[in-house]
Amino acid sequence: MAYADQYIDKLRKSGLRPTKQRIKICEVLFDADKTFHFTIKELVKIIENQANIKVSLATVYNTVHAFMKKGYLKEIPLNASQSYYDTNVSHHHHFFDEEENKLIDIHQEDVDEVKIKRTIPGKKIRSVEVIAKIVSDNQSQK
Amino acid sequence: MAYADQYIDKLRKSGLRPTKQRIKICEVLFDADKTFHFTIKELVKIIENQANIKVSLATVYNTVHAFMKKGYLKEIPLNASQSYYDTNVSHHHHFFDEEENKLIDIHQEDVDEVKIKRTIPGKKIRSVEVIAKIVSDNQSQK
DNA sequence: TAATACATTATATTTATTCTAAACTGTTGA
DNA sequence: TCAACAGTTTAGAATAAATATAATGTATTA
Ligand SMILES: [Mn+2]
Ligand SMILES: [Mn+2]
Ligand SMILES: [Zn+2]
Ligand SMILES: [Zn+2]
Repeated sequence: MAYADQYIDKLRKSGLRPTKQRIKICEVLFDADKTFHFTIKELVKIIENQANIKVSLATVYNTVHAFMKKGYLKEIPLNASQSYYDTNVSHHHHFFDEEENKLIDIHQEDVDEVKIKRTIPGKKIRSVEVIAKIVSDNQSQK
Repeated sequence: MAYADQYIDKLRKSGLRPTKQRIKICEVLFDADKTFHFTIKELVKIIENQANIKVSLATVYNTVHAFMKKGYLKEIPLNASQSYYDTNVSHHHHFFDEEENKLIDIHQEDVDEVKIKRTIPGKKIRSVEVIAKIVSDNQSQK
């Protein structure tokens, strides 16, 4: 299946018609060699740089939300004033570099399974995420 | 040391003068039998209900931030449009009930130490937090 | 008590996000 | 062929959390 067809497929499955703007969003999100993390503002900037298409904020938000609902994108819980999204939808964890404000993936196999001994009656666990905040290691201070 | 003195102590150590408003904030935050989680809006509501003191939003934000800086409060990373704070500043983890939008503590001893095998050169880990999202367990669906 | 530094407050500002409503587009079927 | 319709895009407005401002009030200390 060609890339464009994959995008059209993802869009259709998300309940969206494949329009010029939405396919451009797909190209940026799903054509990358690697998965990546982004904020909406960053995504808009990438689109503006890569294409001569103008895409409105509203369309970007709507499309990102539709993809999230379908599981093609994940939102990363971070204490920030803006949302971070992830094109890596596999189960994994994160470092958050507090100085660079950057997320770094930690593959699932690099963390022993998180075993929680406590349960809440009537509730089940839907996901477990680890966030390790990192800062510069100034070895000077021993 | 009497409660009020403890509050005055906390305030002074946070670089704040002990004023009527700030002592009231302390009463709500640190006089509870148990630690708890709150949003700024909730905190303001509690103060309004418990006291006939009016405290402005600005004062609440400033005081909460000063306490955070000093380590008397923690901010919980949650994917939400508003910040959640925690009066439990010990190292622990959380359930987040996605239906009730409520945080529940998981004591450190209820989670095996999270061992991360990957390291980032020049960086050191400052904190590791686990967030387990929970939802109703409709046992009907096997 | 007076001078000073700090605090409180109402209000304005900022910023991410969501909403709205008007213009536009692609599809369908008479 | 083209009118009707459903869905789309967009600029701009609305919302809401958080922060900044600046005038007024209060605690501190000499
Ligand atoms: Mn969202
Ligand atoms: Mn903050
Ligand atoms: Zn990731
Ligand atoms: Zn907690």
